[in-house]
Amino acid sequence: MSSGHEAAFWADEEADLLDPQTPHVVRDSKTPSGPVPIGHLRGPTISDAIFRTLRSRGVDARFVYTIDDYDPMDAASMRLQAGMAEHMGKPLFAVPSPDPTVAPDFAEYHAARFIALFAGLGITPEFHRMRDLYRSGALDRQIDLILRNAEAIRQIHKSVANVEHPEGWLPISIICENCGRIGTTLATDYDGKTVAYECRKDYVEWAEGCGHTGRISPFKGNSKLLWNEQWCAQWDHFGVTYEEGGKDLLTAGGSRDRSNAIYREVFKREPPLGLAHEFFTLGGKKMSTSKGVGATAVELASIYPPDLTRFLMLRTHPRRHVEFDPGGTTVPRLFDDYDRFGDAYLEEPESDMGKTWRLSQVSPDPEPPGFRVRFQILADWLQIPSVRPDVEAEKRKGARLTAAELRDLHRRLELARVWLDRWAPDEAKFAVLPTAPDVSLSDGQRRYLLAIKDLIGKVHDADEMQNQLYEYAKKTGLVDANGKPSQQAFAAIYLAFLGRPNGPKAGWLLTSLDPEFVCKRLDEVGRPR
RNA sequence: GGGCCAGUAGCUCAGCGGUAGAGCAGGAGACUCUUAAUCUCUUGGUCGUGGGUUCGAAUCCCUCCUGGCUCACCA
Repeated sequence: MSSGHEAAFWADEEADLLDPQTPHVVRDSKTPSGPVPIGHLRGPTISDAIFRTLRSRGVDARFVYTIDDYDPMDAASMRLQAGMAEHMGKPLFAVPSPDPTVAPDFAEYHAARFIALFAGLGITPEFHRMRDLYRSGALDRQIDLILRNAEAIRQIHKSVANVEHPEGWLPISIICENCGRIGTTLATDYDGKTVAYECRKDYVEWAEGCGHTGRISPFKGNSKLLWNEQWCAQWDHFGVTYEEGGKDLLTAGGSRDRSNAIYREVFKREPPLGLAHEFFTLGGKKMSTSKGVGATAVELASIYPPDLTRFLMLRTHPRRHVEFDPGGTTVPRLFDDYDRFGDAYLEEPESDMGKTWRLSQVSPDPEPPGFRVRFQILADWLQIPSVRPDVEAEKRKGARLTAAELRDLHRRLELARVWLDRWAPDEAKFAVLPTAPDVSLSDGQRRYLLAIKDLIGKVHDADEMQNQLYEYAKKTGLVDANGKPSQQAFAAIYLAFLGRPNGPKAGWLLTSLDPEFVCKRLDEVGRPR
């Protein structure tokens, strides 16, 4: 439908790069070494969106996700934890689980958590654990190829990234037969069947080797390819054609450049395409859970509805950074935006906004959005005890809510409660003051407050109360030039109870409170000075 | 030093070759009902700078400035 000169939706642009006649494999991966920071959700969500786009075009596509549980434990934060120091440098699958009742080892513990997290967001790729790939020998052919070309690879590291490895270096880590560490070993001398290795005390800063030397086969799980080479091996094994990534990797002279060069040179294949996505920042700073800046993905995803989380990841073009502050008015604005995109989907599903909305849904083939109540309104409702959101929403819609609409309403209410509690600015909150505030009112306003005492305890319906308040304003003479009730009347009520000149619908407010309390307050504030 | 991103109305951003846009905020008004909602109208910008290409540029090219991220160890 687009002529080719028009700017296309980003997911379409990416999909356009791939030949629809051939099968495609979209890949992503993660090292299971800790909780997922919120920003790290962007990659998988983008990959999923592109995967879905390919699928919806009828392209033969797979979405492969590898769990890098053969990586060495190198997290600096872990070293300080009790009992963890001795495990530094070991492969993650060999590090003890933080909670053995949940998962048998460290890697699986964290993997299980992000797999569940992804599933909740509708991201359900084929998961492959590196331990299975290595141990089964699935990558042995690639390992052999890489080891035979070690010298060429060493040269590529040198020319592309200016990284110089020692002569005789092999791009592989052996699991030390003596101490079980993988991050501390240097391998050399591949003879086609075995390699020599040494577990060095000071090979890396973050772990200490045992000094063992030996000779062993690098196959069937005894070793792990180094990062760049492992990347190539997986591309080759799965036939990966598309892999996006963070800009930390996809930068000139960066990791991906090195892997691309190796893949072309050694594997004689064209590396996958893939865009580089920008990061989430908070106050201009990169989010970092270790520095206490930002939130973990599980935390946010447990609070936000999944489609809102996806929307947050997808509404901004991947190449642009997202300034994300979970506090303040972010949530209501995000939800307003989300609803606008939902409306766009109803009007024109093929618009960029419509597509973004569809890709934000957990289901790849979603129902169109139904009746929704604006988030900000729900936050107000929650602060007025007499309002029953289900009933109020039905009044608004003028019909019963469907099951899906009711579910959506309740998810919004849940988030609104959290928002009011944690993030809402004071302007968004109102609370009935426990004691009469010291506010200055006109004589007319005081008379009005005393007059409406008649209604308290007698009128129980909020709408009727609202009408009566209006009538009493007229009776009391609090009218403007046109004979209509002046704002002064209602302002008096808000000032008396909330200490500010505005608030929720006055009828709601007054019928929500204990009549005795209301009368007392009206007396206190309304009595002549 | 290399790479990437951003700089458009008070705020958040969209627009990415054809007479400057939206939402919110601000102002005025309508609905007998303050606030909110809904609707109508409205204020507000020399589109970071300087060049270039073009009949025409916020939009393409180059320079520079500002802010931010990122790589140059490992993964």
